[in-house]
Amino acid sequence: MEDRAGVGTSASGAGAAAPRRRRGASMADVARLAGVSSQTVSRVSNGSPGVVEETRTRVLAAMRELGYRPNSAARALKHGEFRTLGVILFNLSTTGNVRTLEAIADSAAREGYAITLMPVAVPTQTDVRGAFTRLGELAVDGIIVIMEVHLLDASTISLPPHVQVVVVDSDAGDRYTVVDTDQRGGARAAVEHLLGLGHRTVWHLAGPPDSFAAQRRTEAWLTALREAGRTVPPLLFGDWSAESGYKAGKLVPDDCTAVFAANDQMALGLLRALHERGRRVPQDISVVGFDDIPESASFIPPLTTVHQDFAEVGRRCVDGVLRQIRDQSAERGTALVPTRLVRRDSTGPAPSDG
Amino acid sequence: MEDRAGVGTSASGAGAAAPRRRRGASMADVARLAGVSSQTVSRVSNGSPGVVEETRTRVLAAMRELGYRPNSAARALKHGEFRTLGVILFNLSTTGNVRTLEAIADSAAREGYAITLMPVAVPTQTDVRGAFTRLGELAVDGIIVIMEVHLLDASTISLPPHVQVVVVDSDAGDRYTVVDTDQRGGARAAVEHLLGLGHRTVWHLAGPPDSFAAQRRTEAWLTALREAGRTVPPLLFGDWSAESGYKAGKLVPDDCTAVFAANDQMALGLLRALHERGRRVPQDISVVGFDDIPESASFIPPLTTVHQDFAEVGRRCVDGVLRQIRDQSAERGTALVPTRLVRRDSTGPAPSDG
DNA sequence: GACCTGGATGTTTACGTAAACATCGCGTAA
DNA sequence: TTACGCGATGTTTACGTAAACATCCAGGTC
Repeated sequence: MEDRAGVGTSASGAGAAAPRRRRGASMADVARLAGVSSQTVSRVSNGSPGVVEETRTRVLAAMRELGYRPNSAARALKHGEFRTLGVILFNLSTTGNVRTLEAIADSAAREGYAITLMPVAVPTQTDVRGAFTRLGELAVDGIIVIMEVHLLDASTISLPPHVQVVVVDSDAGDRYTVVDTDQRGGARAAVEHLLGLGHRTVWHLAGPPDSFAAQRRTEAWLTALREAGRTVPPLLFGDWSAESGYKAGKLVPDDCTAVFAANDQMALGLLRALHERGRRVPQDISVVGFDDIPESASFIPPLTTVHQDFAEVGRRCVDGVLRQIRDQSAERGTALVPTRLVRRDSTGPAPSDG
Repeated sequence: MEDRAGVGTSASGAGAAAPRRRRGASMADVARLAGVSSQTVSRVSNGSPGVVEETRTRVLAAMRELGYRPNSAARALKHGEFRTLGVILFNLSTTGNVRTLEAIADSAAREGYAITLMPVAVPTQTDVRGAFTRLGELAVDGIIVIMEVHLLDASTISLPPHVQVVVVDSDAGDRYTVVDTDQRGGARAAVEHLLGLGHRTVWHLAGPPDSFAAQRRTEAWLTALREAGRTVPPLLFGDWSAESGYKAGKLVPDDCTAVFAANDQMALGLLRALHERGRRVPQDISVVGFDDIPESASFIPPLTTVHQDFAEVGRRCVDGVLRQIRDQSAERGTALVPTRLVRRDSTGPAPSDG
């Protein structure tokens, strides 16, 4: 023991003094110490059969002594796969992205895959392309794209070949596998819930127009109103932030009795604005959010909102991309994850006219 | 063009029909197409000098035609480094972890490093060790540990050798490089702010006892009160969630005029409980939070809180671990990132007696 | 006792890249 | 004219692993 420094340095020739970047022990080092061939070490390392118990023990001991750990680069080079998935996203500032990422990481870990993050700070098309290029050079077998904005334009982004892709929250179902939340169903449920409570119509505090999720929630709101034959009030816009919801809340007219906000954060700001204006929720005006973030149950009042199953979205992403990797086939189409309305205290019957 | 399928299949011998796992084009393939040696391709790929313009153009064209992208496994094997950092964390459900991770990812990307996630679902010691073992086998040059709980016990966790480690939010400064927020300073500022407004004493809604951040905030609160010679009210405990803050809010006695909550989510729940009990904030009672999450500016009322600079924490983590990698030296000690009090509307002068 | 069987182990080779070294050819100085 | 220098390019080799193949030996069969 203790000759660790000399391990692997027995190369013939001079100039061995130069401390070339210290690497960990290799199979050859372990093999030498255990008095076996490196192939046997490999067999032990991978749990292959055909190694007698005594040899195995000796090899394991040698491994421990040298602090051996397999070199995954060599392994990947040999196998031609990395057992790693890349996740490209714009930021971690929205709840949905984070929760989805968390679920993806968990699912991937369960399948023995690691997750490599590839954040794109500013979502310009140049940057997106750059991210893909870098991801292509990285050690990934597949890519999951979590996009808030629909920049997945085939004409500007060239996906690396031989890499499978799954996309979250996009309209690219004709070109990629897309996993998405049932935005329309959720938005429709929110509107119908409010109409069912007797409200004449429902205002909508929309997310940024370049967000696909926001677009679809808005569309569904519009459709639901039209199908019910209600008048369509003007749109309010926010940028997902609570602050933008607060500003929008100042613009809500007095005769509005119901608002559907495109996410919970904006609903939070909306609630504050209404509170400051002395409009009671839900007695004077009802509010519905979207996402069901944990905090929404503690808003004043607790928020009625549309629950998104981010965990399921993440699971399906991993399942999808792994299936594609195994089959070497690029599936297409969109899988929808259902939502459900969570009724709390921010919605109530329409105030009687008067 | 279009003979992509045959690329690299010109091996001598039979049985070539079996579609062995299709790999991307290699340097050899590009070299063949461009009529140069693979070494020249390597030079072009890495931008090394000594390639005449015409050759370079031809090689680039061949690369494009074959969709060549460098195999990072081979590259890593050759270099002995992966240009990747591993991040081990328990979950992505707390704001701090997420924001820190985001900053880490950005800083790392700027340095040309990728981030590999290693989530540990349940923070038992066994799992933590498992995570480290797996990370050791992964392709990482360094590890950043984002810990909410102090499980970094040297006796149970064996860090892989030859891998540098930086730890966030822990007391392991004697064994690792630790980057941390100035919890004590922030908590002290919160308490002193409230005392300065004339409050007799300050109650504390603490985080879970096994969280180091929570412990230190509690200690600093205690110290600040004692130094000011105030009576120390009993501790209230939460689990960081808004819901737990709400429950704690029901226990706050009527003669309490100031509460320091260990994070903003709990403060949110606290605000709701106080609101339901008819206690006005800040006229009857003041509340201070910790973290300064974006939403806290939209609470009712907007929350006075302690701002944490997660971005700076992330930056310092990456800087620290990269420096260690370059110097091959394990630094020790703790670097503190300052906090600052953000005054909003949830704090005000103590109500006059009687 | 020669021969086969099969399990345990060793040897060879290839994965894709890039450093180190070798070669080639052209221009220039003696 | 010859030799030398140098820039452009080619050849060899090693990185650590594991599949494929080779070898060896004990035990059983006829």
